[in-house]
Amino acid sequence: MPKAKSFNEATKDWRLLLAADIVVFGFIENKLKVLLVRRKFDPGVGQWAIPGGFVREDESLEQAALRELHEETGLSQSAYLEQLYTFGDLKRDPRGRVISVAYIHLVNNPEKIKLNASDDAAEAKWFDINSLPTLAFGKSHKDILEYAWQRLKWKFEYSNVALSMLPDKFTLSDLQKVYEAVYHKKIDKRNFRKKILAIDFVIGLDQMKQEMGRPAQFYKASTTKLKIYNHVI
Amino acid sequence: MPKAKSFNEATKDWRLLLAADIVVFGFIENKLKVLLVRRKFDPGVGQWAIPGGFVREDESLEQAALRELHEETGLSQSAYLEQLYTFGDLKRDPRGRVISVAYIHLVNNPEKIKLNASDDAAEAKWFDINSLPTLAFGKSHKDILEYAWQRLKWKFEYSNVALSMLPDKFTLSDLQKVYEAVYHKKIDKRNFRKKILAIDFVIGLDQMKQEMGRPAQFYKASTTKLKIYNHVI
DNA sequence: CAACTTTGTGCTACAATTACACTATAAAAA
DNA sequence: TTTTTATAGTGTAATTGTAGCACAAAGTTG
Repeated sequence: MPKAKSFNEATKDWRLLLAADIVVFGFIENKLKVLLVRRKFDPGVGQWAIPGGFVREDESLEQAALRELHEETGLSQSAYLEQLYTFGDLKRDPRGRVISVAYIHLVNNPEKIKLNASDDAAEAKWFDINSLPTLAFGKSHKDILEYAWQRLKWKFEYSNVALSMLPDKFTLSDLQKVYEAVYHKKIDKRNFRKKILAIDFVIGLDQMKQEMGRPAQFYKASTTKLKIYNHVI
Repeated sequence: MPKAKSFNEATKDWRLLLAADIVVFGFIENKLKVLLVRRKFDPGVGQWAIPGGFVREDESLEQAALRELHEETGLSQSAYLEQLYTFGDLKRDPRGRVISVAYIHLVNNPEKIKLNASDDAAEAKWFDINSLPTLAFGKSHKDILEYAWQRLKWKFEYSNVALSMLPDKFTLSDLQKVYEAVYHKKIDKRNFRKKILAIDFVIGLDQMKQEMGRPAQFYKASTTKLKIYNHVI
């Protein structure tokens, strides 16, 4: 919190830039994917990077994160947004000191998103979390992705964020596939269903999903659509 | 991450201030205590608040957190430091937009710390986490403390940070009391000891602690002094 | 109608967690 | 020196949670 002495020091007007980075996860083709943009400008022009941009004067950090996402994906509403970590080391950007607040963003309809080449990004593309390209900004963007994924795994254990990566109606197999994609390992079907149905998590519907094989029952999120832990907890 | 267009917007030179807040926890008289300072300046002059201050140009966020702690407690080394959350809402401070990065700090020898009335703080004092005074900055500092405590509870479950709140030599009863203080509930002695001794957590010493009652065996942290999860995880 | 695809279901073994009460060893008090 | 007080230290049984495993049911496709 501000105090008089250090306030004076803080107002020495050294260049301080505030950015928001957004790690966007989507569940596509039964895989966990992350959205990256190809940078149009230096530093790191031409390389893939985590989308993001500078925070404006009149918007909160969250608003900035959502606006950037919208500019790059056309997506205008968030299924889930959570602050990940703040990176504030010196020398992270040649143009001045950048404080970047990273967010995790989950989308529930990634297939429908139009990936716009925006003003800032030449191209946006989904990448399988297990086969990422070389990233801009040295090791730091890679680390952020690893960390975001780790956080996601943890969240899946003790919350129902998984539902934020699915449409409103889904089958238990769909849900299981999301878990398998995030954990990156197979889960036993019977144990999974037992566990999910034991807790208040989903509600069975009277509709059936008819594709190949035996029809599957549709489910929806339990009344409390999302037990959101706004912070990390 | 910075980009050309938004870079220009970001350089419009609106006033941006970067602060570090530090939630300092100590284990004193078998209770979980938090260190607060009485503010010397506005805003919130005369009220209790979480210690902190502005980040300087030439220091990292962590360095700023440690420096502020040192200025207010005389403590010069950290037993444990972890980033908690970044608060960046508008209108948090009347003097401009303040981005404050909150840290959790654990100290292992709180009784020995000299609480200095620093330039910024008129007074520093330990408060029982369960009987906090009215805090400056409305509800936000209270929320930060609640959140920090919650985070601490989680960390206690899957790491050995508890050892950061004890001196190098301690008894199992000491350790149990730390857990009880943080969880704010009684723990069964036999189950606790069984669990602690089952995992690689502490190493028994040949010394005994002699106070009242039967002497107790001393323990020290297991070789890997601290399995530090630098980030949240 | 045969082959294929996916859903849906129970039981058993093992591990982890919880509940619970008494003896041991010292210092302090009588 | 005996008794009281204070704290350390120890085991077992019941319950709950987790992990492993295989086949029948219900539809579509060729």
